[in-house]
Amino acid sequence: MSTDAIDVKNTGVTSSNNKPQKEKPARAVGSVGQAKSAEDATLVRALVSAGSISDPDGPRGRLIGAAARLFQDKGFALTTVRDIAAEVGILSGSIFHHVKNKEELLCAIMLEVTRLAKARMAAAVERQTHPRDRLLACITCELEAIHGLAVPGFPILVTEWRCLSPANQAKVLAEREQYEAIWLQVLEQRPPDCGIADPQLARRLLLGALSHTHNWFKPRGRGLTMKTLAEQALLTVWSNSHH
Amino acid sequence: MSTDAIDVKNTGVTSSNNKPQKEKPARAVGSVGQAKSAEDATLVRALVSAGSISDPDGPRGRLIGAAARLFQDKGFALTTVRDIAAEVGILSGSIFHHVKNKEELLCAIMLEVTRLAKARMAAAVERQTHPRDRLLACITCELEAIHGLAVPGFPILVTEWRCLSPANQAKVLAEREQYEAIWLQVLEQRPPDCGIADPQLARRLLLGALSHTHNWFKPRGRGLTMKTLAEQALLTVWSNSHH
DNA sequence: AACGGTACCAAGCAAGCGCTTGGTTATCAA
DNA sequence: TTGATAACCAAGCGCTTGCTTGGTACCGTT
Repeated sequence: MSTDAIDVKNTGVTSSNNKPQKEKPARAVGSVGQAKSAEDATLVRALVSAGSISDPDGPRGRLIGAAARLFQDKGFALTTVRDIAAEVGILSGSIFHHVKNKEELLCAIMLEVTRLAKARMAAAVERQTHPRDRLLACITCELEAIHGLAVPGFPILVTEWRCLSPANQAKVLAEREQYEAIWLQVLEQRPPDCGIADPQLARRLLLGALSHTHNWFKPRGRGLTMKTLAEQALLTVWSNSHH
Repeated sequence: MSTDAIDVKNTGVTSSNNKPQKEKPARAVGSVGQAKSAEDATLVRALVSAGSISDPDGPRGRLIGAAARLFQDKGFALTTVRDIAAEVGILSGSIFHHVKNKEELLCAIMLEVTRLAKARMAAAVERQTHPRDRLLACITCELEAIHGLAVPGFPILVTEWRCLSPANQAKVLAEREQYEAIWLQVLEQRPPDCGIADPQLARRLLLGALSHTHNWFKPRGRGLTMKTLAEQALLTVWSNSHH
């Protein structure tokens, strides 16, 4: 064991105090349903009272939110239940008062994240009327989710997928299918001869390109903006020959 | 503790004998430089004698190949050194005769995988003369690597990236940059007005779309072939208005 | 005042983890 | 024949992990 200050495992968290010590809780804020705009806030409230996601201010909501943040930063396997407990401000054993085990916690996060993302995208689509604007809205919606502007924990759906047992994968998949149905419906309304014809294939290639932006696009940077990124991504499945 | 036969952690490996037992080696075959065609075989041989990758039939090459397979299937964190040792056919402690620690093993895999992929793509590009054929060759090359037809362990580069320490990330990145330079060079030779103008942005979106195919495309399926998938992916950054 | 439920603490167990140590065997050049 | 080196075994150490157990404080109802 080295006593270096650098973080050997690249968790992004360099402890300033790693001497042996008892568990100590910290403070905690935020959750999956942490809204950035007024519209999102009302959307979250509706989902909470519908029972689709847990209250961000309740104990379970805080737990899920903290775990989501850590899973996104360090990954499921490299995040310990003690890490999560410290982020919430409780002791590690208390976690299992709210969830059966660590994997069920991941499953709960994925379910709630999917539900919120789905509701947000449905709302964004209905705000537009023209097919092209609808597709652009979907892309923007997805980019906002990926880059933490609206749906905290969204990238977990891709990166930590295989950490779920097949049974839990099936549960999340059932929820996810409705999400992708929205995409498909929007892509089907493209005019003919605008690149990739098959809507299903177009959806898969486009979603792949978008989710990969998580690895390189910095929304804070002043070079490429999210708006122009969305427009360029649109060109991928909608050639510009038609207006 | 459950005694079920199902694999709770979804490792894909359900042991038929999980009673407490001493470590027992198994048999082992293959490595990173496991070629599928005659051309690939000579390419691997050249890289081996150049010292760029280790001999697939040597002890170190077998270790790297076995670890690459397991890291790809179960992920770095969920693969134990005992798993790797069993796959090679040695005991767990013997691993550290060849590498300093587990992370250095991952780093070695990524370096060798990158070098092989780079050499393969450079060869594929030089086999073509027209810009469009060159880009299609790159796409095909990437797809073959992703789906295990040419460069075993290739998807690890994406999925296990953050398991590396910053120092090791820098090492792999240095090798990776030459790989992406090939892409950029090919994309710069596109005619104007064929969709996304910026070659760098086109490369990022295209590579994202391709790497995501790992999650859904089944090259064995008799629906979509890899050839038509490559052609459709090409449309993403090369609109069909020009021949 | 008694009660039941929620939310949590305090302590620790059993198992599994990466890795070390000291020794054994096979190979091959001098 | 000797000796250096590579490849591996056998055993286990020290630590971390997910999770359990038994108990306590607080809350709103009745």
